[in-house]
Amino acid sequence: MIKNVHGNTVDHLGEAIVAGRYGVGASIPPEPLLCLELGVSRTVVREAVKSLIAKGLMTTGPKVGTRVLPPEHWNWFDPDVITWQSQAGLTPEFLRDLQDLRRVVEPAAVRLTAERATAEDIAQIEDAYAGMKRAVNSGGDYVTFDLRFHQGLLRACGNRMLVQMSKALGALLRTSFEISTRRKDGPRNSLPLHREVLDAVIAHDPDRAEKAIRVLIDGARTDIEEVLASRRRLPRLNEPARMLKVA
Amino acid sequence: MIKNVHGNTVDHLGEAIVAGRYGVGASIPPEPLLCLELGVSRTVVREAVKSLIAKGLMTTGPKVGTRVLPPEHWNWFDPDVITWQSQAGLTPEFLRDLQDLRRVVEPAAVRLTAERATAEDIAQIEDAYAGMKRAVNSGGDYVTFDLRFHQGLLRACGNRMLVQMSKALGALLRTSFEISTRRKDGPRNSLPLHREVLDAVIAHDPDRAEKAIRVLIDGARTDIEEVLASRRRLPRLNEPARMLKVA
DNA sequence: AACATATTATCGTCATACCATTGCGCCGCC
DNA sequence: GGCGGCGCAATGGTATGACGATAATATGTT
Repeated sequence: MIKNVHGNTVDHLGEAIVAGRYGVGASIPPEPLLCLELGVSRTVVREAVKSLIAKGLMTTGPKVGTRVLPPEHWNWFDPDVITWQSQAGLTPEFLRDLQDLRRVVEPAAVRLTAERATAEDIAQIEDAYAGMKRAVNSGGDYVTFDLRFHQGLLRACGNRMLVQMSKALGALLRTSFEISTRRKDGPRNSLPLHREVLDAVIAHDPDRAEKAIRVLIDGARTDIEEVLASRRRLPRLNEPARMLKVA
Repeated sequence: MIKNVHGNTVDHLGEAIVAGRYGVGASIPPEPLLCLELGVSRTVVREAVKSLIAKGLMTTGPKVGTRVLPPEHWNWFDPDVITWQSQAGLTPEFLRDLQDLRRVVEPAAVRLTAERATAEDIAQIEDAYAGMKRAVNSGGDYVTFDLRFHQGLLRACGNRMLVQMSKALGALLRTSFEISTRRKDGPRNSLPLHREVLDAVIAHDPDRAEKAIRVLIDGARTDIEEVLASRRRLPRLNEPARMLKVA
């Protein structure tokens, strides 16, 4: 569980900030206080703060203290930031932002993948697909392979920026996958849709691939909207229910 | 020029890494050596390294040293990383990645903007447009206002993720704008194209806005490809010509 | 009341010491 | 002679204390 003092401190502070526990623009306690609260040395606190500054979460200055920056300054594509936000609670805005992003990025990326995918790329996606199929038939972790399928799809587009996004989208994908998996026969129904995407990529047919992935995305969007509308809790364990207030 | 020891150290190391001066996967000198080379204390070196780790550039471990991670792990949307890459040299791959990204993101974002833009958003973009017009007629910094126009367009889409990308795209936009500005009457010709985009946003017509922005993007793509193909230097001052080798 | 100055809280930097981890090589055993 | 366990040492990780630099705040003077 414990990794190291630095990592834990960064995670602790990062999640607290992203969860808004200090308020935007507010100062966090001075270094000596944090040392006492967290039970670590000043060295650790300072290096943790430097890491958070690097992620755009805060600024510091003599006498002004260490202040939380407003969310528009945060590096939203940083995997840690995404993770902290996921743990702090999947707010409706966050889910909406991620969905917009997915609808924008994934179809376009899949087009590129259909044009450029190499044999190895396709083999990896086939592998993930096989895992999904196996999970449906003989039981297993469907979500993991689903995630691997989509991330393989994005990674194969050969663009470092889009690949980076696949990591950020991981949080959203996992959430929506978990939701749709809870539906009766969800996996069984979505399996052929995935097959269609993969076949289109193999055939190097961008139009067909884009069309197929849109079907998948629309399905996920429906699932998530349903959950938001009904104010139900998402199937995450460590998330306060209050975050799911709908606008 | 000098800001502070920490910032300078981070920039120094960051640019060196992004420029590939250490090689991927290679270890950088141990902390004591770096202290001597850079003339700073171990504290500064360590905090700088922590910042770079936070940006996905490196990993550390006792005995294994501090190693440079392969580029696919870097946080490519981090403004600093983008800046360092721009300073290190706009490689063809980097420009291609940015262009892909722009073609993917900007049309979609403009669609959202056309749907959601508020009066204030539009006022800001109008302001940037006025600056461009003024620059064409009576001289002035066209590029700056062009950049402000496009970033205003992205910021108005109301999606934190896409807004984040507008910052990352800044490097590409500035480059392509500088190139197209060098063309005879480039600004004068592109001005009405910008007007069309803005009008479509004001009319809340996503289809029209997307179509208009595609015209702009295709123009920029042509410009950049021309430059790459002719192996000319880009109009950046601090960039080694050798980086512009075409694949 | 307005401005210049002194104060002081807080981060920034440096130096030193010791702890923790892990890769590597040594040594012994099979 | 090969192989596995064991210890050494290199390197980052953490702790502590001291002093410098900066800027918000208070103070005093005109």
